[in-house]
Amino acid sequence: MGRQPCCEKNGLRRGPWTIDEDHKLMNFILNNGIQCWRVVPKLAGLMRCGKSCRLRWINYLRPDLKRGAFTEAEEDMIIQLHSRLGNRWSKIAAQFPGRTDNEIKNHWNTRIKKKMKFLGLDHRTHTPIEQHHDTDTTIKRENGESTSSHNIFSNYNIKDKKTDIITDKTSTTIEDIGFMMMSHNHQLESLNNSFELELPQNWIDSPGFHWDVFNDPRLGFH
DNA sequence: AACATAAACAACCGCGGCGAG
DNA sequence: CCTCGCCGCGGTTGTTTATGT
Repeated sequence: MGRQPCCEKNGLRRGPWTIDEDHKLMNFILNNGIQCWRVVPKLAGLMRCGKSCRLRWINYLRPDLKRGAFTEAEEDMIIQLHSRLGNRWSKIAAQFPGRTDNEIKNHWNTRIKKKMKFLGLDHRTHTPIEQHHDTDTTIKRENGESTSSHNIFSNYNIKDKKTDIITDKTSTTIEDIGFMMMSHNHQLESLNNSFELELPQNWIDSPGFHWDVFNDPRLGFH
């Protein structure tokens, strides 16, 4: 005999919540608080299981939720926390008042993972996907122009369809984007001389790096 | 304009932790 | 100590919206 289901499935609604259901749940919780999720739907007059009510409240109805896009500072912090905590989304979310674990998890899966891949970083280990020891990862930029024989992305896995945009020689070049990422904000002057980079992680850690370089439409992110 | 595909977001499912009996 | 059942978490799937062809 297996374990009994957490709730009676027969007759319960599933799928997207209606406005009426949201109102019922929100009114009930605001008036009565949360004691036991199992009884919430019954007392609130909802044909949902307690689990579904809890999720709806936590991820959508809570009045203290902070809606809207993640800032670059938040993304940066998510990455740092993830490198220490792994996929413990609830722990990570605890550091972001008004954000939910589901929201952070979704953002990680849909956006940050791609950015890390783009940078050649393994999203699980936060380390470069491949180690390289040749000199191609060293960039020397002199007189404000990049050298034409190699580019900074040549050693990383750029197979995503979106990168077709940046490899199109008629538009933005990979070198342009690499330079753009590096030079964002206050770095232009120093780059006019020469610099060296070994790994993409260095870009993230560098003080001049900002995630909003990805907002540039030429990168294909949006 | 219509269709296909990708991206973003919302919700569900199953499992493990943990407290109560 | 064992069993039961609720809660919370993380993985996954489903749905909607945006974008490309």
